[in-house]
Amino acid sequence: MIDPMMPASETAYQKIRTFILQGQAIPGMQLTEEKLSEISGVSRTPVRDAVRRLENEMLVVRSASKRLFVADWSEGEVDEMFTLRAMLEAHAAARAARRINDETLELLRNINTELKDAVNQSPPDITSFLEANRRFHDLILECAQSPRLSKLMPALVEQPVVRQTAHQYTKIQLNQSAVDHDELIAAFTAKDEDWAKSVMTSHIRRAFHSFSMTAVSKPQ
Amino acid sequence: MIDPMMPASETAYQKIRTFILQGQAIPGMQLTEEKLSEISGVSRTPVRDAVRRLENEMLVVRSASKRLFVADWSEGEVDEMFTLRAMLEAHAAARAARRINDETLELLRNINTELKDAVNQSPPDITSFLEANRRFHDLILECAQSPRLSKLMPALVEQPVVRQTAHQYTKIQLNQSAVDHDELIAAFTAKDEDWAKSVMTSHIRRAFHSFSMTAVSKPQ
DNA sequence: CGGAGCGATTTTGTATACAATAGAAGTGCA
DNA sequence: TGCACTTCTATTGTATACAAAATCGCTCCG
Repeated sequence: MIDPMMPASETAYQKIRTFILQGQAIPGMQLTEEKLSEISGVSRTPVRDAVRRLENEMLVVRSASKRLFVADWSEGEVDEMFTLRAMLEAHAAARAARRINDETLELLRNINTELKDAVNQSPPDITSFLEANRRFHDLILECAQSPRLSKLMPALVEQPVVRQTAHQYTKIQLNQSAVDHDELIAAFTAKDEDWAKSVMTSHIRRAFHSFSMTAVSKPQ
Repeated sequence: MIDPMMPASETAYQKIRTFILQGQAIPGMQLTEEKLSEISGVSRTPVRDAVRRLENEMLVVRSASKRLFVADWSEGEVDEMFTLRAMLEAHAAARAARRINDETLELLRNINTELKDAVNQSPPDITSFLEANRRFHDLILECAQSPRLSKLMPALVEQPVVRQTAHQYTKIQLNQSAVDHDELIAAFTAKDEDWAKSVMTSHIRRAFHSFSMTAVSKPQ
């Protein structure tokens, strides 16, 4: 699954990212370059490259004195993340509606079938669900053909706390995602930009409220 | 003006950025790390840090084989940049309207006075105009209090071609910016989010069309 | 000619040593 | 005790040497 000849900086990026996303890192905890270099098995130089990328995704933050910490977002900041993501993904959906072709439509349908399969396991297979969901949204982004948008989006997805909350979603909540995706596909098939945009906005905002209802309040 | 004790990576960032923004770099031309290290007078290590930042601002791009080039944006990509910027700055303006205080309002008025002074020189002082404009928008962004938004915006401003086109704007076009800013200040004073959002959207889109009308078509 | 292969050159990637700086922990004095 | 000052330590920043990879240009064969 992982290319053994991957550059060290890429290895570091993926290992550190996984380390944070899977919740092995406590929000607010300090990350030294040396520690990260141990985790990823490469020297500090490629680690620093990886950290720059993670800083841009805001998974790690820097103190005034340049020390590194695992990001810890307030409720308000998670809200803002969803709001921005809704704006930009809706825009991406509108662009994609104009540009989509039959081949891509077919791919979207297949991915959503996989997503439904994951939901219909007992219990639902959350990891596969998240994976299919990511591929669905990535494909739309690619189809939007906007390099700039593609550059911005990574900073708006994959909050650890959001991923973890997904494990507590009910089958009904998970299934609503599949239904949203089906309607998106319908909008794409009709090449209706406004429809696609509206559905995507609703989709993200519904996800946000599912998250808000499910997530436990964090201590101060 | 420049802190002599600035870290080397920051020096490199500023020097390379200026090199590109002032049009000394031809779009599409290759930039080797060694060349950049000569330009900025530091070793390749901090240059690589600086390049990562510039890559995120999309002022430089990487080929498939990791070689660096000065970014060269198609007309469609400049359109998209303005569209995204309009969306995000409008959102920032709405947030700022909710959060603004008298002190910040006063600062905005002062900056806009400086901007008007620059416009009313004969000929207009474009450098001062751009500088005041940047500070005006930066202050709104800061007032929006959204770290994520602040992280995204740098990728959407300061296209070299846009800066250069500004030198050909008429006094009427330049003055319209000052008028827009006055209306933004009025919206902020009223703490009217929707008003602020609309004015900002119009402001950015007007700037886009001024740019489109003025910019000369580039050869293929 | 054309283009396949190969060697030389350019360019990026990585490790490591050392420098600079920030933070922590004492130490001594009022 | 409180708190300035001063080591000492932890951490990031920078330069440099070398490794790996990509590109260029040459030669040779068809």
